[in-house]
Amino acid sequence: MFDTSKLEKHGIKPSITRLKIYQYLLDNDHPSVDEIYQALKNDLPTLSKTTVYNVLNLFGEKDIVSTISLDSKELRYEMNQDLHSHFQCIKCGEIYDFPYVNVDYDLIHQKGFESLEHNLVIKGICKKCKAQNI
Amino acid sequence: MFDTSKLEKHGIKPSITRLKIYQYLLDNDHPSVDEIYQALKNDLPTLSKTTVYNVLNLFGEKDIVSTISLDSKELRYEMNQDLHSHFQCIKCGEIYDFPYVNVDYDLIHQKGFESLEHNLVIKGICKKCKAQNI
DNA sequence: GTCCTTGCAAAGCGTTTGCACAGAA
DNA sequence: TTCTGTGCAAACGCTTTGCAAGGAC
Repeated sequence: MFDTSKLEKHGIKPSITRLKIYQYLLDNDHPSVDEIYQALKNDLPTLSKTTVYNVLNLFGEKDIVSTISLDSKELRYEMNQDLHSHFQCIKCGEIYDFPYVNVDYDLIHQKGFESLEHNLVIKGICKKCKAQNI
Repeated sequence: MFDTSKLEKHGIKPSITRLKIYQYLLDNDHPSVDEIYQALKNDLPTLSKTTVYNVLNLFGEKDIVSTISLDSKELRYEMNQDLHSHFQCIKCGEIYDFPYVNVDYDLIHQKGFESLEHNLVIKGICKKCKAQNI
């Protein structure tokens, strides 16, 4: 059912809780802590939000998830470690991955700054909401 | 001393608190609520953070400030309403404005999405920190 | 007198910390 | 036994809300 090797490869001892959260992250990109908690608490009746935080922070230390803060409210978690951009729908709030966009750092370097990375978030209306004309 | 017309132009009745906060935003870009509060509480001894929030939210409703959430911890406030990008120093946390960078929305539109705007945040080391080699 | 700015106190919400219990090794 | 995964309770930090007092007009 679960592939424990992926976690072990990153130095994480598998447990049912960790495997379920890992699987949830595979199936659902950019979830919030609460979303994960609500989705798994039926399967794991004693699950607590603290444990979700514990596991996600552990995954973060082991570099299998990273966080995105789009609205200053809650963090979102993702496993996609490739360079990419984000699109957030202003209607439904859903987040989508889009290809990386190169940014010309010339001006920044000319001004004596050193640039390491950039985060691009595009806001708009997603395909689903456009279709439903919400 | 203070130019009350800028506030009145936006339908905001001037008060000493509002003028001081307005002036602080003119002089210091991207401050946090706490920074504004700490900076002004000597001048305005009875100032409370609630009032800073009240005033900033009022300014937001009247479209003279907007918020940026870079680190999911605290909001930053800015009056620069022109299109621009942000650079945040990973050493000192300081935020700098940089010219707007165009992004090609073609692929997004091809996929049936409608894009309205984008936020670009570049992370790196600012000129000051590079000089000090912190 | 009425309206509204101000600010204390408390609540709200996402996240972290302290800690203890139980299960794994 | 020792280690560690889990989860309750509390703390924490930022922000909002309730509300009342005092000032502006």
